[in-house]
Amino acid sequence: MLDRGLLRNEPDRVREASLNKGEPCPIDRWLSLDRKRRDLLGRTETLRRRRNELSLEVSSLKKNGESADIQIAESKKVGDSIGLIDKELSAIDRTMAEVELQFTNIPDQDVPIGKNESDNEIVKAAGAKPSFDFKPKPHWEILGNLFDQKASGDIAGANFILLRGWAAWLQRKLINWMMDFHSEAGMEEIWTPFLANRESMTASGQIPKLEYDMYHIEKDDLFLIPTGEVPLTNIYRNTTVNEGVLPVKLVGYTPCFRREAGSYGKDTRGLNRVHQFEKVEMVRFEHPDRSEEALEEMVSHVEKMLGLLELPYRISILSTGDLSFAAAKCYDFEVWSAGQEKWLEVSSISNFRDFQSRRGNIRYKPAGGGKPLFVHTLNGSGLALPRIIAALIENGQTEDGKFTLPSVISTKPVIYS
RNA sequence: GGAGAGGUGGCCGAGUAUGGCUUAAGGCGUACGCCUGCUAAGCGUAUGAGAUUCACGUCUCCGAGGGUUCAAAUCCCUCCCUCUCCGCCA
Repeated sequence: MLDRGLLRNEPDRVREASLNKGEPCPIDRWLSLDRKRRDLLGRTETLRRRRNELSLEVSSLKKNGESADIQIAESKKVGDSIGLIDKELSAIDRTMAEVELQFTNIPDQDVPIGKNESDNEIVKAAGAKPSFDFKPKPHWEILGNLFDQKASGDIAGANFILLRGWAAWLQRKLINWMMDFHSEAGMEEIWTPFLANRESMTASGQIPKLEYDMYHIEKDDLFLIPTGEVPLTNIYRNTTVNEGVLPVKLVGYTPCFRREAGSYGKDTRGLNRVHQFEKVEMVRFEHPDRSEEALEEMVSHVEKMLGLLELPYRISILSTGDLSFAAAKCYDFEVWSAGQEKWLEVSSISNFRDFQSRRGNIRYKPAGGGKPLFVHTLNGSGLALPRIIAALIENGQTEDGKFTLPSVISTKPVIYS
């Protein structure tokens, strides 16, 4: 959600941002609703004031045993007028709230302007791609029966994961290692619900735009979370914290559920794109002055992880056309996957500034006193599991049917055939 | 799922029977000042949020939404959440 002052005073900035992000921009509609609303508000408030005055008069007249019929009659008339205006006003309020949810966040100044992901800019690459004197296999060949698609298909359907044996172990091991890594860096470990209600989804920005891509439980109007960002961010929904507690740094493991409707076809082989994947997610609530450096901090934190996992990676800054609805700036991390010979996205780290905190009403009380202000929210994956597993086993394979894992995970070579 | 008790400002907590000087008491916390050799304590002052207005100000908000009334934190209806007990169940 954007600041009403911004919508009112700088509509051109809002138009430009929407254009660059390729999102609709109902600013003209909003401006006319806003004018109408303020006009009605002025009228109803004058009437309410009058009614309050009359109410006091009635009260004191009655106490003295005098007649208040004249005041009561006027008050009734005033009340009727208020009722009429309020009806119109509440219709406008509802419409405005709906319209306001449609404005995309404004990209930061240093975000490259572009149409889509081909305009993203690579800002860093690190680690050498492994070389092989044989043709490295993709992970689904290496995993063989341990990646049991027959079973997962029977249980749930296409594009669900069922891992067996050491493949299942590896996933559990990685989750633990990641959680420990973040905890040791000072984040609070959180275990959350994996379902969330409509309000939560709206606050973190999944609704209305991505509603169709989520699994929805109609009976209870609950959604399966598409990312741990949802529950972690909503911990502080409708909350005002003291400035002193900032930054709040949280980390949690959750499964992520995505319908991926319409994305069948390319890149869906193996662990690349599935309906349920495991992810460790970091969420951070920051003072507005410090969110930019916090974003860079989170980036270098994730770089450390990938270094320890010995995975070659590159970082790109997303162009406006690829930037998500709620984000102001975002870095993507990709790791090299030797068997598939391509880069796989494993982390996305974003600064949302006050976009989510406005929707979720997440504020802080300034230390020096004064009105509560909106915090800035940031989040990032640390990391998404299936693709990390794919890259680890593809990059570490040897011709004789073994492979090695990075030493932080295991020092024993794994035999896979 | 059944029965009961609750939801009031950042937090705690009066007020609801009998609707009207509640324009929400009081406390904690916080900020500033005074005092004390330091600290603690004490004293004083200030301190909820949102909307709107150039401003003074005005209006709204007592879990959410409706309703009754000249007037609702207070009465009525629906829903949500928390707690206790029972039922069911990992």
